[in-house]
Amino acid sequence: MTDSADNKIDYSKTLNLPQTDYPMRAGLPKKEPEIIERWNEMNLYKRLREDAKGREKFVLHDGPPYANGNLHIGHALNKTLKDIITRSFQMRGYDSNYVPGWDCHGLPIEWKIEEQYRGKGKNKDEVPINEFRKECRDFATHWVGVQSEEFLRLGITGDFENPYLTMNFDSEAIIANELMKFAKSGQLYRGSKPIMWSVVEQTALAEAEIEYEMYESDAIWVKFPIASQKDNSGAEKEELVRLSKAIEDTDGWTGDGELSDAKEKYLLTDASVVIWTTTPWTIPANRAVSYSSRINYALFEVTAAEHDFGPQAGDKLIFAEKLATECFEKAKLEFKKLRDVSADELGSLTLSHPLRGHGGGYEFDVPMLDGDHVTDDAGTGFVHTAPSHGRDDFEIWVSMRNELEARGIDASIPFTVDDQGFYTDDAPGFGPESDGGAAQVIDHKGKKGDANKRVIAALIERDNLFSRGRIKHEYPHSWRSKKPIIFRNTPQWFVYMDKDGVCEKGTLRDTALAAIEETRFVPAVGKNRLRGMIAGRPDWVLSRQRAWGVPITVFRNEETGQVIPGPDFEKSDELSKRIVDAFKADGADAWYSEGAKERFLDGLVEDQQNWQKVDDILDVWFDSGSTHAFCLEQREDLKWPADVYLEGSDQHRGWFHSSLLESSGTRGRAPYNAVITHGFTMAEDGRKMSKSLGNQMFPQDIIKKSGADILRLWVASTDYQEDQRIGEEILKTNIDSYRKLRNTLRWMLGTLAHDEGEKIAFADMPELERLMLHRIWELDKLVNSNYNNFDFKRITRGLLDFMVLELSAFYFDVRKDALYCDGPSSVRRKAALQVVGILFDRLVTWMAPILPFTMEETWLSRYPDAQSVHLEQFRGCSDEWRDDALAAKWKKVRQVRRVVTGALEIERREKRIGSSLEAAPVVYINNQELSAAIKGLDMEEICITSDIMISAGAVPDDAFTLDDVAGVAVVSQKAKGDKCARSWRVTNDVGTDPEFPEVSARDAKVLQELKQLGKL
RNA sequence: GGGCCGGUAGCUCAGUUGGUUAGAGCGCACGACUGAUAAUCGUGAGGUCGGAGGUUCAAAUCCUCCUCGGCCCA
Repeated sequence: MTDSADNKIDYSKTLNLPQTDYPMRAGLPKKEPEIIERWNEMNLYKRLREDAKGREKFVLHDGPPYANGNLHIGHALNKTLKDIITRSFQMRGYDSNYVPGWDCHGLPIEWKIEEQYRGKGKNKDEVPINEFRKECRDFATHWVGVQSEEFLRLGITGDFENPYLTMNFDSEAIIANELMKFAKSGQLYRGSKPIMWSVVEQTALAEAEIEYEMYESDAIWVKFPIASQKDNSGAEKEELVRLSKAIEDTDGWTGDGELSDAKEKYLLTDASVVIWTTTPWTIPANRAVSYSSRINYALFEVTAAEHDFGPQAGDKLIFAEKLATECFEKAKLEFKKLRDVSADELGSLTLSHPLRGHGGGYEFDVPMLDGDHVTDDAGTGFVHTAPSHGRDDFEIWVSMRNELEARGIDASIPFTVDDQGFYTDDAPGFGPESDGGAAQVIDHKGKKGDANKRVIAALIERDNLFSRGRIKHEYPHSWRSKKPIIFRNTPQWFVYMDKDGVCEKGTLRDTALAAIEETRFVPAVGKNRLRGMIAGRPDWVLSRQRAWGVPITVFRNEETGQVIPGPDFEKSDELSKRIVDAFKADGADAWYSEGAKERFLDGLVEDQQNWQKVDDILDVWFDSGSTHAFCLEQREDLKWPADVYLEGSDQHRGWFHSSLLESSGTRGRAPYNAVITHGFTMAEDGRKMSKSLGNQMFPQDIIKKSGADILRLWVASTDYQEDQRIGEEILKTNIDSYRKLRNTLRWMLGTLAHDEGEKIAFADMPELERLMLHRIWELDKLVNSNYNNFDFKRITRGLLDFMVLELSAFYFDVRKDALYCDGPSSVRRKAALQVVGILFDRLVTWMAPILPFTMEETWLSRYPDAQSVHLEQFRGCSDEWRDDALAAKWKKVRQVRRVVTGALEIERREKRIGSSLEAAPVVYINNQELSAAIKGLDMEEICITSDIMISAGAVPDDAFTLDDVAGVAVVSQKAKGDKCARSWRVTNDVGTDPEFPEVSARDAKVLQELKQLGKL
């Protein structure tokens, strides 16, 4: 810093201008991996755990993603939210450990392996099951590795070296153990339900394995003769009279009005209800006919028939009014309407099975059921209901079970078709014992068997076929064999929802509902959603006829039906212990090993040959519903229950749901204290992302192009509780916000380069600094309460607005003069440096959970010897800083300032000034409050002008005013004097010090000070 | 088709129990500075609060219907 007499001084060298290597442009795609590398080297995760030892635990339990592909934007959102929570709680004084998990069993992985087999011309069924399972395991392992890397690249912190996997041996052992808890407490039972079954492949199929193709089916209209009508005696009589009168009036009926005539014509007991179906083979399984109380029905009479088979003149039939004409025309019949039939009447009917007597069976009553699934769009308005062969049929049947049994009707569901597509003995006249042996629905090549033909023949024989035809329609096929599938009743394992006395609060449903009431939901509507689902759900089906998963580890006695382990088997604990031990050692494969049954049952039962090992596997929802048991409960570094579960709102039906049921059934409460849900990520236009629309965004691309912190900033800026949008424009907005934020931090770093750590007592600080401390105090409340409420957008918005509006545009702008120009002894400068430092520490730590990479870089730039910002805690605030009166006062000061800057803008437009330092306006204040507010303040400093004159005098006509600031008027004037070569302010005291003739008095003093310190 | 949720400037979000002229940041336009410089400061434009009815002295806010979108289910 030298100057010769000849050379002018380079005054910028005498200023404390910002100095920093911290780059303006982040280069995140390159920088972030370097930061990750550093975290790995220092083993940051382990350091975090050590640091937090002994603190109160906060546990966000991870909902496991499925290990079968790269991450999509939804995963990124989900994990980032979790990470922000984990990190913020860690920095707020908790021991906040995060253990990531993966869902590894299940269908999609099985498919992939089968697909590989097909590629090699191999068949799954030819491969030993444990070999197949090994390949599934390897596949899942691969994707756990890939996803793990992708999560780490997103900046997620957690125990990625020891994650939980549903396929870990210990997990499989505990999942089986949980299942056996249900068995032992009597909550597990063997029931049945219709599932989609491929006769060709001999396997059950899931919804996703089905494709719909055109198929020609046999369609039949079938008469169900009315067997009886509930007698309502007096009422019936009145009704008949009313009806006969009504008919007389409208139809020109000329009967004599005798009641007996009316009875003959209008009673329903000699009529039939007609149904339509495209699966004649399901008629032997018929147990009911469904109607809808929203549809209008009527009684019709055949008046003439074209054929001499089928319905004949005089036959009485009931149809939905809207569909009758179509049906009669189809059967070549002429008809007339006799009268309307009410829904109440239909409900009072009991029908005969159309095959009554065939093969000596079908003697049971067929009830009429009111069902929402019935429409009058097609068919007859009545729906043939075979609970063995249709989902709607099954559901209405099961839901009516109690009413049916009260009516003396057997509510059990028959197994009419076996896995080869043949009828069983449950279909009298068509099973193995019948003439010609068992009829077959579909043969092993996927062709129609003789079932339809034989059923139709039997219906004709009993004169209950109304009509027949063929129909081409969409029918479900297996996506592998492309052959048609059937719905068939199959044994399944269930958990009771409503069995009393097996659960904490009586039934599992009540226990789960009570648990929901004890849980906090964010957002609150989640509670209603989950409650509705639990209240309305049927029994929990646990079994899948699959290979890759944890088996349902029970044995069933084929003679007695007893299931072990079970409530009435005294050696249940020993049996389950053997199973759990074996699984811990060898995984669930042990169940499928050679001699497994003997190994587990040896010495526990006497008649081993009667016990069948159940080979169904558990629904994967049971796996993930058990994560709390094998992860939270097992790990020393976690706790049960979790503080928080966080997933997408679809998981009300999924993980929140299964975890609640599993835990309620085994522990009597939910495994979580709070449930947070996020919405789904849409494309920029608010629609779902899809390949075909070309509006997809991939986290990998965003990270590669802009950096993970940009993606994370997007997460922290949206209202994640609703659906969010992402796209190029939205990302650009976030990139812009990031730049502003980064530059503001950069300026602070540059300024703090001159900080020598001198402290000024709070009481000695200028008002402006005290105002900033007050604002920090307020922000501290905002930040902490919103991290506590999981509302990150308020934090992001609050901090960003603060940095833009109050720091960059005001405080920093005002303080530049003091920070750059004041001398080493200046209290004003030292106080400002101190406050900038306080701001820096808080802002950087507050944002560290959101922008872990950038805040790490920023922190280390200021504190090169520090380990990591993530090992820091949020800084506290002194309550001394709070000063509401000061804040209110400065609100007024800034109002006055706005009028001044507004006036200067006019000057600028008129080219009278450029820099605001060229101005020295006169401010007329005729407003008591505002005048009091600015009293004693350096308004030229605050407005960044060279001088300001305050006047209470008469306001000139051409003075500048703002509508919303009453009593303030500004007249601009150019500053008088000379421009100080150092501070650029225009003053009258430039040249006062002959040694430094180009600078103002203040600056000359500083230069003298520097000179004395040898710094000039 | 049913249940639930949502629609406020180009983008992201505020908007108390209904109560002045619906706000902010970014972006955009224009201007200034050239000591935060691919930065910084200032000014300005920009809204049928998804639409239509209704309740009320008063509606972005309450009610009904419609529409668009989402999740779950059928």
